[in-house]
Amino acid sequence: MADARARRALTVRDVATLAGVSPMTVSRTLASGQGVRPELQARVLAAVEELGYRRNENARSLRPGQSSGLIGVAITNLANPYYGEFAIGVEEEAAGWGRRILLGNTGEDQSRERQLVADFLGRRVDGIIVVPAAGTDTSHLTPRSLDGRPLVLASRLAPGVDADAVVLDDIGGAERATRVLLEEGHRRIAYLGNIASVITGQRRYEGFTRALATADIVPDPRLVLRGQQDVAAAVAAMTSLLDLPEPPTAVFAANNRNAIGAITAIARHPHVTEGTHVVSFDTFDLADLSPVPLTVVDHDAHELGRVAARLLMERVAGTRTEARVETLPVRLYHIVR
Amino acid sequence: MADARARRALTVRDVATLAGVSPMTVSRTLASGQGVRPELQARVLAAVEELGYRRNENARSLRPGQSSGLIGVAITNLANPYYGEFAIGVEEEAAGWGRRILLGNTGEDQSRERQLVADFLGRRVDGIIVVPAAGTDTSHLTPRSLDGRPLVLASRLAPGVDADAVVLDDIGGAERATRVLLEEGHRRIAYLGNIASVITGQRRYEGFTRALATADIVPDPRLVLRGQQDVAAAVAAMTSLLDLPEPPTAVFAANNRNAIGAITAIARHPHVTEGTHVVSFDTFDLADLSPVPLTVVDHDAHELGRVAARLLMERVAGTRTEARVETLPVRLYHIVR
DNA sequence: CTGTTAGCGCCTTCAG
DNA sequence: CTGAAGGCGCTAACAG
Repeated sequence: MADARARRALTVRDVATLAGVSPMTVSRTLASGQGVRPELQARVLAAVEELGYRRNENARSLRPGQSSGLIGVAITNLANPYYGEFAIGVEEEAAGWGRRILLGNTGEDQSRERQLVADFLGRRVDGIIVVPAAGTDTSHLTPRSLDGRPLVLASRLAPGVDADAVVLDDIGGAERATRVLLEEGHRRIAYLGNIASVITGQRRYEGFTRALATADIVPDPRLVLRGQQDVAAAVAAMTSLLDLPEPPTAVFAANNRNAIGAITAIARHPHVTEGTHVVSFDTFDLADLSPVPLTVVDHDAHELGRVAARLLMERVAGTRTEARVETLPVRLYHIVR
Repeated sequence: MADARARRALTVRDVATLAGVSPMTVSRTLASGQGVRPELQARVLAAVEELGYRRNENARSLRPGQSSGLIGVAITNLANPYYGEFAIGVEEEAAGWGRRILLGNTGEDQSRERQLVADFLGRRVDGIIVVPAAGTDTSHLTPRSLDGRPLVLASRLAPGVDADAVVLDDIGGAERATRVLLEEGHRRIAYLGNIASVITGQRRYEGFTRALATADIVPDPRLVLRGQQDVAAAVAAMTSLLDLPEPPTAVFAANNRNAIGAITAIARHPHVTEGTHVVSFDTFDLADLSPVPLTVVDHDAHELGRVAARLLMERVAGTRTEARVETLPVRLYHIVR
């Protein structure tokens, strides 16, 4: 009845008074009930119910040895459904371990990532999961700057950081997909990727060149365009390729933004055959309806998130010392209209 | 040099000892520096630097009157890029107010939402932003169960909850888009939506029927299919409509999942003209390349997030008493191949 | 089985 | 300008 807005936050003491017991009995009842007479437990729980009491987790975690129950997660771009799915995976797995997620979006900006990680540490998170932003300054990811708190890298590795990680089979997936193009007889194959300093991109590019090497092809630098971060940039990049005197007959897109841009550019382009074959690393909505032949390198972002959280929790709980890198498989599928 | 992993967490006391001052001088220096001799400040900051000390935010927020600096955000489906964008908006705006995001995904499950909110309160968040899950039990969103903490509803309203909110112009947008179909002469217009209990869906359906009413049309119940939560379900629903003796000539899809499903079904269906016009509330990747005439009701999810966070922060800071509902505009655009 | 004491890290209050 | 005392909410350790 009283205005909830006005009342001071409730404490164990309030509950204890109402139940006619000591604060410790309240604490014990709420913790497990171990060693408290059932009758008293009932009184305590009734008082909790009546007052609407809720334990203060922040105060709780202040005690030494207590965990904050929080995990910090820094993601480069939540607007990418792939990372949204990833975040859900992390959250679900973490919830299973009684942990809650503190989330930050870095927007591919290392200084923002550094700031987020610092903040996470200030809140005494139990561990941190990072999809590292592009860049080479990883000093904020060393054990020293992390106060020794566990770190798991996800989706990408970070240069000079020796931590647990979960990544995709970028090299193998890119190589297999590129080989599909080669088997279809393509020789002029373009590459569209994002910022070159993103390790995932480097790995996918490596797979791409490896496959070409088996056919004794050296990538034509004029057909390799990197740095497209969004669909609009990818459309522009692909259009410029199609306008070349000798346009490519196939494209390897290192992520779904670039694939969508490539497909859009091809569909719009008047002078070129619509047969240009596209490979997309990452799937996307409506891939099924691609107007051009499409090979998708698909993977399970949800599982990526779950594994990242699991690695972190095992590290928190366990005694593993050496860093462990898990590689998740990818799956190719083809859409030919 | 010492193994960071092993060392006990640092405290103001450690810094004070190294700097040769009292803990209070450290605290004051870190708070603002007000009333501390510059020379001592320098010593303190040097010690902080040397030790790598970081203030414990949890302990800090324990003091009465101190804010936790946390905002709880519960979203129905992070894998929808629309909500990912929303989350980024919330996070950016919140960061501007010095707040961090505690994120949870409800998966459209009210009990999970209830649990999340309870947990947020246990962590003494400064406020809560909720995209309410479908359902009618909103008892966990009353001021009483929220301990009087501010709440902002986003994207959807919740039945019986009198709180600040930011929503789209669902009714107006749906009405305008439907009118486009009518003006093109369509009379048999289908409706594809998600769970009927989601208020956003109700509002969009209301706009749909309002427009039909102006043309003296009563929706044909056989053409109204609700409850499709994912693309696969929407494909099935649309396919069943196309198989009717008199299939619809246009479809209003109340969200992008249903629109993608509808387009996919139409494109695959052998017996029907590809001219079936689709309206999609929400945009999606590759909308540009729709193989069927498409009208998109677009909106700014990022801004939705920012406004939600702003309403919340204003409520935390301010003295507003009556609930405020902000309505964001939508924008129509047409794709005709 | 239950209660008392003490202290986690920080900062408000008051004394020097 | 600086420091000492005390308490925020909770619970481990010990006493009864």
